[in-house]
Amino acid sequence: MIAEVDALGHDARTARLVALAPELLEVREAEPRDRYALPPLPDAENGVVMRFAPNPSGPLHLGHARAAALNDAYVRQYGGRYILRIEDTDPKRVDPEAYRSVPEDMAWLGTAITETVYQSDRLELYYDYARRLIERGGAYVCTCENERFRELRQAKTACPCRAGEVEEDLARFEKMLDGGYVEGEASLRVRTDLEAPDPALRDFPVFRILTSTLHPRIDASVYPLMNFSVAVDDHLLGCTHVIRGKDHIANTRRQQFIYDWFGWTPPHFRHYGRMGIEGVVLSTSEMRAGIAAGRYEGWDDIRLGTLRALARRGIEPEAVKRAMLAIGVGETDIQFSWENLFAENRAIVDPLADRFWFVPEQVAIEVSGALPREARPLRHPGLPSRGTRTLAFEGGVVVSAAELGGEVSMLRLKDLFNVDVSAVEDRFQFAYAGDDLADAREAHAPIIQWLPIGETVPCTLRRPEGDLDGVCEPVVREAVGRVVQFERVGFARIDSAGPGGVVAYLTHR
RNA sequence: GCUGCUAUAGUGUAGUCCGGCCAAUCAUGUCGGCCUUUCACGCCGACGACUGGGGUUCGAAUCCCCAUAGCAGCACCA
Repeated sequence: MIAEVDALGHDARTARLVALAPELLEVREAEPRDRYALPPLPDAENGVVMRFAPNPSGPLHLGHARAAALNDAYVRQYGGRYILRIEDTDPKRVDPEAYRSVPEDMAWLGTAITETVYQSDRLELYYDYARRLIERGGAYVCTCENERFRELRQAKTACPCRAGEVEEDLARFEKMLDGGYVEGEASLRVRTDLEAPDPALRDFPVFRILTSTLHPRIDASVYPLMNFSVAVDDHLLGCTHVIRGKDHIANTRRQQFIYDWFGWTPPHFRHYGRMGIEGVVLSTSEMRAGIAAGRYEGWDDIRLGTLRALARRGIEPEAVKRAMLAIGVGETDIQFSWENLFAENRAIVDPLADRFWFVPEQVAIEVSGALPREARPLRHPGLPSRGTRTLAFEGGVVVSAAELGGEVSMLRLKDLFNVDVSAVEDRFQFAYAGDDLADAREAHAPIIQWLPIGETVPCTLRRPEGDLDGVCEPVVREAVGRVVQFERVGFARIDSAGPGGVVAYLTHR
């Protein structure tokens, strides 16, 4: 009997059920899923407090954008506060420039930041909570050699410093603050669980002494490590949910010890998987090295994955956010594909971009048998109200060398007329061949962009794979800063226009 | 090595918690067609995946075990 039912297809089963017992049939709604929807957050009905907490070591890149966009989307969805927290407690990894560039990049991305916090402003606060932690027996000052401590930790053995009295540890911590120890001589450690299966959790450090590198904003020599400052700040700032990469999973477990010592309730954590990006380095230090070595022009070099590089290419911030939301918060490691970002961007930019003609590697050709006339191509074929531009043909045109050669015997100069193509020696000639578009279609003549001789400006189209030189319409000079579409070539952002001509960056096809 | 996490088409993603409506969703990509004075946009169609092996069950992408692969952490970085 069951086997018989199994053998039926879904439709047949439904039909039988309707015939036998229609009241049992429930139709499940098949709502088309929003591609950008994120899974619901627990305990979020009354709003959330979330944060984006970058280390100010350089401009933001696509990896940061994922964290920034995901947290942003949740704050928008549930309402609440969105804190930008600058985590500058390691002076070795602070680039003073980043205090300006990070907020700039966030502004470009368009996130709903409600407040900005600098951890370097909060050192006294961290010292204060360190004292409280020591008073609760949750931390001790350790003066063991690094190497020695590692061995002990591996053997699940307490180091000698661990047995100290609270008063003594309190005094030793003050000694740290007063400069009584040199760099590396002493650190504050949390009492965790020496039996913890993961050695990373055993009595990890939370404060260190650092005098060899000066902090660009403050005068300090004792710094909290991120697990301490992050836990204290997340608690004090009232963070309810934390979305971060899974490289922080071990940190979450470490921070749990701090929450436990203080008796605080931790926020809800969620860790997404690692994201690789085809063809680019996302490491700030590698990018910095490449710029220093002259391999890249700067932080906005289009071969880089920084937000400013994307902006320079003509990628819209909204496209970046959509691409990140489409990826979501999965724990699987992924390979980010430019194709997906480009598709999001194309959808945004296509209705906005005016169409212009760019003729790469132009050759000038005389056209015989044609009278002067004007072509008036539309600025946007889907939106005729945008108007036209005017190109005056007076007997000669430039076209792309790539269009010629081979079997081509007829071409349609777009919005002008047809020409027959002939070659004498290695020189091409065009001869007027009628206005009728149908003729060109019938002959399978390619419809190509062209420009009148003399009515062009030099144009360099910069692409990750190399520059493409040619000429474009003079009016393109008025589009600096905007994304246009060079017909049959691709979308491009007009970067500059000077006496030397136009420089454009290819956005994508 | 130790401690964890993950595994669905080329890429991203839904479904996995609560096994049957999954001959597996959507997007992107590729190919073909239509539209079009762009190789864009739009429309139509095709292609393409449950890591492998056992087990439980009438029935497994979904539950269990093993294997494999990838990733993360084991810093006085974030």
